[in-house]
Amino acid sequence: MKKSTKKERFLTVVLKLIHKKGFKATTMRDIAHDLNFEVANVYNYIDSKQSLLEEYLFDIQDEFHSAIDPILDSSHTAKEKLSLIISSYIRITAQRPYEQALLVNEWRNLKEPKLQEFVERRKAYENKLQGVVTAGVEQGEFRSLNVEIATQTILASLRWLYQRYLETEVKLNPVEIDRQLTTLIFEGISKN
Amino acid sequence: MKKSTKKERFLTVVLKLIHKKGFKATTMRDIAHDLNFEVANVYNYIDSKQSLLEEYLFDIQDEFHSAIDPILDSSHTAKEKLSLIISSYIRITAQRPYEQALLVNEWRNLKEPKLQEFVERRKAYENKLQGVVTAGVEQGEFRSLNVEIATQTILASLRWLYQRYLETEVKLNPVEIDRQLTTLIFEGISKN
DNA sequence: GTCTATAATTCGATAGAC
DNA sequence: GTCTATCGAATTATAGAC
Repeated sequence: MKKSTKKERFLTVVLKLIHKKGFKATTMRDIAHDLNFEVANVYNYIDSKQSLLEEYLFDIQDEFHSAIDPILDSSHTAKEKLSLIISSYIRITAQRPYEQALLVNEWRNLKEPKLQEFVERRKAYENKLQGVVTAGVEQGEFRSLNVEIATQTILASLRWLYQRYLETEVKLNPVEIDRQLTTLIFEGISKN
Repeated sequence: MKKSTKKERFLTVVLKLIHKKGFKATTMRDIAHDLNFEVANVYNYIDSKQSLLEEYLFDIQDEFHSAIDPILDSSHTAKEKLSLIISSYIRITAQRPYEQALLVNEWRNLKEPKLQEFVERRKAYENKLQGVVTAGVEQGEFRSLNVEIATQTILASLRWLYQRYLETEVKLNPVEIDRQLTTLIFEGISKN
């Protein structure tokens, strides 16, 4: 059953606009136009343009943290943990691709002190992932590599995926996407 | 010998500002302030804010095309070609990290018809890379994978690298970065 | 919730003197 | 090339009636 409250419709329109034009280039007039009413009405839904960005940016960021924390606390091996993190990342991206686009592309538009808060929380997430990579190297599950570069590369391999949901018509099986990305990250492109 | 013409100094300041705040959020007044002169003087260097973006965006894009074309025309195996493409990408990124940041982050601010032109040229580059991946799969050098996902993942693994040059103090040996990323893309993170 | 009207500010760009 | 001065447009946000 598809529920679509006014608030949800508002959010959908706004996130689509921001994804297409960017946060700064998306004006209140653009939003009002796509919702077929006047500019003043936009303020029935939000307090300000800035608060809109802050609200949804930190909300989706929280979801990523909520997903990785129980994995870190588990008793799995590093390899198993990394696999679970990848799967959780893909699951969130598939469920909320527009918010993921916001997270990846628009965080620079935050203002202090929210900007610093965001950067610190993102760094914290990266450090959590890097801890798993480091553990895997130390325990001989992963090859002896530069853990910072490896961590950033893993993240980069996941951060582009939202585009697949927003900019292409082709909807691959989520299980298949998971398998492909997991294989690429763990085993690379080479056959042997 | 470090040459620094006025035009070069201008470009450095502008690209730093855009990287920090984003193109839209960087005003002519910001640029003038950081160059220690008045707003009107900015127009001694450029015709408009938009033309500035167009000029440097297409310039760096051209460099990537100029680097990949001779590799495609060569008689190397797909695996060798991919390796050369990765190295060329890293070399350009190391030489022009600010322009690479512009390429990755600010293309959405182009206006039609330049926007469409940019997207088509970027797609052309991606198709060139995808052709190499496809050839490698067909010839059994690469595992049997989804070539579109693989291509996007390879690109994503390279597109984050400019951050390493702009946002961290640590300067890794370029040869070492090349070796790390090449290994990750070809062999992945797993030991076996 | 929706509208009209408008305040207050900021922005890109130009004119014209030196 | 550099300045002062300013224009015209666009933007976020608010006031107040319905």
